[in-house]
Amino acid sequence: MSWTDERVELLKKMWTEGQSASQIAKELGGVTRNAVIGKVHRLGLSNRSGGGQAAPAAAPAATPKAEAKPKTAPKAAPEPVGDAAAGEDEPRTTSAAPQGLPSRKAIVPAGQPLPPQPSANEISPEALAKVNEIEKKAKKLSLMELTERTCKWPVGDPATEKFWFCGLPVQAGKPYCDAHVGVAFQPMSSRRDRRR
DNA sequence: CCCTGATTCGC
DNA sequence: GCGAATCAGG
Repeated sequence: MSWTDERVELLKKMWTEGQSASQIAKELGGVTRNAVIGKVHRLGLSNRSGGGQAAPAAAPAATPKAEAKPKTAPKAAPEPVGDAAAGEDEPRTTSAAPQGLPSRKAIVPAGQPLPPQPSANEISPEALAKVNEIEKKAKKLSLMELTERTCKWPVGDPATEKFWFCGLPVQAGKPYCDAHVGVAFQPMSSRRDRRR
């Protein structure tokens, strides 16, 4: 496969959207994530900042083959990164993107619907116990850390900082770990005593 | 271990 | 230009 205009365009689009190289590679097909990354660099859009200038790192006048350890790349651009991270006690003010830094897409659902928390009263006590059990061991992954093989069970209120995903290894195929599969997919059989 | 992007370098 | 191999990190 080669880099046709279309493919490059899709690459650009996805990269700008913040998709990972491997995801882009999957989408495109026929290329590896390395290929994607390589292309991204060649295209000069390694910096995902939308309106940013490409700060060309002035190459120091050094052409020798002096090997040694070129382990460190000088951080040329002093980025005014204003990450709001540390605070656990963020008010519920879901801040919209402040200044011109569109890089982060607010995917985090606002706090209204709060859907998948299954009401605990209709689940087999066993499964529940199991969940409470493993939820202590949960890896508490953030949204971005989820992969195809991490349990995507949400815990807590998305509007809060105390929100995470289980993150334990999933049961083959399923989107959840063993325990959460238990409460997510109840056999209809154990659904009986809903006298109504 | 899973993943990320970054770099290098033979092709 | 391309991308596998490798590196460096989370």
